Amino acid sequence: MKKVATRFAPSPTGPLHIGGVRTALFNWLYSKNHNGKFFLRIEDTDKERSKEEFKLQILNSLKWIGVNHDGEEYIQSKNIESHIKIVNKLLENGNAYKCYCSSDEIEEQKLRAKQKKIPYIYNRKWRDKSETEAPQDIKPVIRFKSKIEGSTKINDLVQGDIKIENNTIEDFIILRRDGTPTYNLSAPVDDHIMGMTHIIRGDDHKINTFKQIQIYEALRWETPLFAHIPLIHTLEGKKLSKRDNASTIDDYEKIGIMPDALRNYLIRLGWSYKDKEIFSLEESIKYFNLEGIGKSPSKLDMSRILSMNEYYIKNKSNDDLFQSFEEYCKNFKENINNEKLNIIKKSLTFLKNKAKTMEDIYNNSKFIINDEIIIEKAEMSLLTENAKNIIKSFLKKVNEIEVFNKETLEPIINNLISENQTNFKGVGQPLRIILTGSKFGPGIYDIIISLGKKRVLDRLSKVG
RNA sequence: GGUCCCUUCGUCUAUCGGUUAGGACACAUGGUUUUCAUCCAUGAAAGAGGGGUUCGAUUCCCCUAGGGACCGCCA
Repeated sequence: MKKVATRFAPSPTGPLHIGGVRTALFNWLYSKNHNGKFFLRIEDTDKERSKEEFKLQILNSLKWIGVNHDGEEYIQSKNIESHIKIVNKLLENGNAYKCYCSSDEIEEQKLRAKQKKIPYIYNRKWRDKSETEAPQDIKPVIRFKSKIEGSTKINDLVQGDIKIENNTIEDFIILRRDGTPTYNLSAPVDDHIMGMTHIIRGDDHKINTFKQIQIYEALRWETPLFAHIPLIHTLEGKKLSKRDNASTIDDYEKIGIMPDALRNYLIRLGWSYKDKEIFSLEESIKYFNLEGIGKSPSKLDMSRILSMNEYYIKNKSNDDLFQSFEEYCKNFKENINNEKLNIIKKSLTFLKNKAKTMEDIYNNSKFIINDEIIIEKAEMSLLTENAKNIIKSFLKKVNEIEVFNKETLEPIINNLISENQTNFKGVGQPLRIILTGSKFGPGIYDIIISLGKKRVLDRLSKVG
């Protein structure tokens, strides 16, 4: 049996969204599962709209989530000449023909079909006409001579058998008036040249498949196997488009979603393996298969992404997490000096406790990062005279100890509680507000210990 | 309008004719906790509708409804 080879073939006409990333991931996983190869092909034949920045964005997105392709990326535009050769061959063999219809003529037919509410299909006017009848002033396009009789069935690895009447497939254009090949010609040609065994792509390509397999057959090439996966929908139930916000990798990266978490989320979106929810990278490769892919489209669920990310944050080692955090702050927040980074590193266990994203950890760390603590009105009003007095006694007592840890701090706080006939909140809340500016946050001992004596004294003494 | 596809809790899904229809996220309640969280426990929550086939259908078939994709000299 042939070694499995898959590919992901995005066009750089817009940023790659999360649905495309999932398609790439499925292709990659499938090839890895079969010990095969995975390739990347940039379909940049639309010169008008293809942009280098989009290509870079695509490359970065795939790299970020760990979908690495074998070999160099294949640039489709570099291969146009060989595509044209194939078109000529098709022409010579009688599988294609020149169509001299003007654009206006075609447009008019489409319009008329629309008015009559009948489906438009090219009328095959030039299919059997002889060249001698060709008008001199019109450059022809080349159309593929599509089958008219009978029906075609494909055995889709995800969708099962799909049958279609051949006469619903029109004589599609394979070479434009400007002499460049179209997608439905270039894609199968490249897939053949690249030796693809499995084409795994969005099910928006389903109908194209019936065009493309005719190309394979005309050329007597072996057809690859097809698997059309359902598209990801927005919460509104529509196809994810390039214009939907919060749908590119960059958007997730910006709020501090981690690659592993998104990979895990994406693999379980429209695919399942029993009841298993968490898949390590190795497990993803080990268990991924086409049978587990559902046939219905699934919706993107942000709360699920968040909770998956939370899981990965909690289950990563502190060292790894810290490394990711440092990187994240550098790229999306600010450069934090080493002294503060060290404090954060030591405090990660409690800083990550209530975090769903890297951004949450950053926000939780603000009392360490910021030198000036800003106390809002609402919190300020909780600092009563009584509370301030408690703080003053705390300041005095804490000034006398050198080592800050739970053993040294606990007696002080307990004393204050009984001296002032209050509860823990009576002492803890003002302390927390002054030290962090917030009513909420990590445990008060954690805060004090992580800040250290100097910072604690500084902040507390500022409160009159 | 034509062609093709889809339909289990709000969401992602399990079930490959016989289950009290299971899990996860989200949600609600309770408990632990020095606040918020975490954590733990509990709860509410689903087979679109109608016909068949069958001793028995969520599962197989048909119809209806709803949803989606495609219908470019874009990919």
